[in-house]
Amino acid sequence: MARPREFDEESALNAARDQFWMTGYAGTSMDAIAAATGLGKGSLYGAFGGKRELFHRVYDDHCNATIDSANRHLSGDDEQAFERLTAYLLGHATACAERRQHGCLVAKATAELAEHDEVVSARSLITFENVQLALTGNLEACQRNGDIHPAADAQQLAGLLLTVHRGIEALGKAGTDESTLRSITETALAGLPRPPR
Amino acid sequence: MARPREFDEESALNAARDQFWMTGYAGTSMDAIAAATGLGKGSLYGAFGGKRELFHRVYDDHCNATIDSANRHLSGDDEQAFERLTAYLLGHATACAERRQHGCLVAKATAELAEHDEVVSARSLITFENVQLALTGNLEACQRNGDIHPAADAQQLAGLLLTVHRGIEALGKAGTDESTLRSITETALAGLPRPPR
DNA sequence: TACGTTATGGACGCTTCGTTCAAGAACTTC
DNA sequence: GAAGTTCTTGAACGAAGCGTCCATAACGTA
Repeated sequence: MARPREFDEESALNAARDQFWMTGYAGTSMDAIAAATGLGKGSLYGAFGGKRELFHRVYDDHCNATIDSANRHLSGDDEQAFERLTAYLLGHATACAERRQHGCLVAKATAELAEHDEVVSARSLITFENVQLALTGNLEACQRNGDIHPAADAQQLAGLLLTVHRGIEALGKAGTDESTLRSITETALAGLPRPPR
Repeated sequence: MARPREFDEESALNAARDQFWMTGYAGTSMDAIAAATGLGKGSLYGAFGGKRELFHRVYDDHCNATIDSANRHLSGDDEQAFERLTAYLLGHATACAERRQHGCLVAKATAELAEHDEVVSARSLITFENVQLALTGNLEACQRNGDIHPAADAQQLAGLLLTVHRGIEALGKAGTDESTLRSITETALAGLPRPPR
C-alpha cells in the first residue's frame, strides 16, 4: 500500500451517475463530474479511467440495481404475487409522473447511446431480459395462486408488461400526469387473462 | 427581394434532423450540421438562428409528421379498422427491430431534453396525445364494426396501445429482436376486449 | 529517517464547440 | 449601371471540452 484514497468510491460513483442521469452522456462534462464528486482530475482519471470507462462502470452498477429492485419487488409468496405486481407497476407509474424525478437512466442511456455503443446496448438488453424474467416468475406465481389463467403464456405476458413498463416511462418523460399513467397501468392489468371460474 | 437562397430549406432541415436523430442534441455540433447540409455557418445561422432554435424547428416539423403518419395509417372505413390497427402496430414493431434505423426521434429527444426544455416536453406531450387520439378513433371504428367490445372505453384502450407503442420502441432500441417485438404486439392486441357473441 | 508508491489538485495543451463578423456575390429596383 | 438588400463563404473568437502532467502529500516498508 501507499497513500490511501481520500474519497468514498461508491458515493463518487453515485454523484457521477446523477450527473449522467441529469444531463446525459454527451451533455455531461468531466469538469462537472469532478465538481459533483469533489475529486480533482487526477483522482478522477486515476481511479476510473476516462469518461466512457466511467460511464460504463456507472451504468453497469445501475443496471444491476434495477434488476435487483425488480426482483425484490416481484418475488415472494404466491398468495400476494398479484398484489406485488400491481404495486410494482402502479408505483412505477406514480414515480414516472414525478416532475422532479428525471426518468429512468436505462431508458435515457439506451436512447442516447445504444446505437453507438455496443457495451451499452448489450447491457440494456440484459437488463430488460432480467426484468422480464422477474415478471415471468411473478406471473407464474399468480397462476399457481389462481389469479391468472393457467393456460396463459407467462413469458409472453411478462414481455407485454415489460413493454408497458417502458412505455409508461416514456410517457411520463413527456409530462403525462399521474392519474393517466395509473389508469393505463390498470387497463393493462385488467387485460391480463383471468382464470375461468 | 435581394439575393435568393441557393439551398432548399426542406432538404436542409431534413439533413439537420438526421444529424440530431443520429447523435442527439448535445452530441451534434453545428459544424456537423453545416457539413451535412452543405451550408456555410453564415447561411445556417442566418436562416435558422442558433442551435436550439434550429432544433425546435426540426422537432416541430417531425412531430407533425409523426401525427400525420398515425392518422394516415389508422383512419379509414370501419370494416378494415382493426386490420389497419394491427398493421400499424406490427409495422412499428418490425421497424423498431431494424438495426439501421436509429429509433424514434420523439423518444430520443424526449429522453434527452424534456426535463430541461419545456418547448420540447410540451411538443412531445401534444404528439403523444394526438397519436392516442388517432388510436381512439380507430378503436371506435373497431367497436362500430364489432371487433372490440362496445362497452369498452376506447380512450383507455388507446392509452394502453400508445404505451405499448412507446415501449416497443424502447425495447427495440436495446436490440430486442423482431419476432419478440411482434409477438408482444400480438399479445397486446389479443388482450383487447372482444365483443360477446 | 529514507525510500518507494500511490493519491491529490490544478494548471496546461490541444481540440472542438457555438456564434459572430467582414468581405464579397447575386439579385431587384430605380 | 448605381444603389440597396439579402445571401454566402469561411476565417476568427472566446468558451468549454477531454485528457495529461507534475509538484506535493500521505501512506507503507526498510
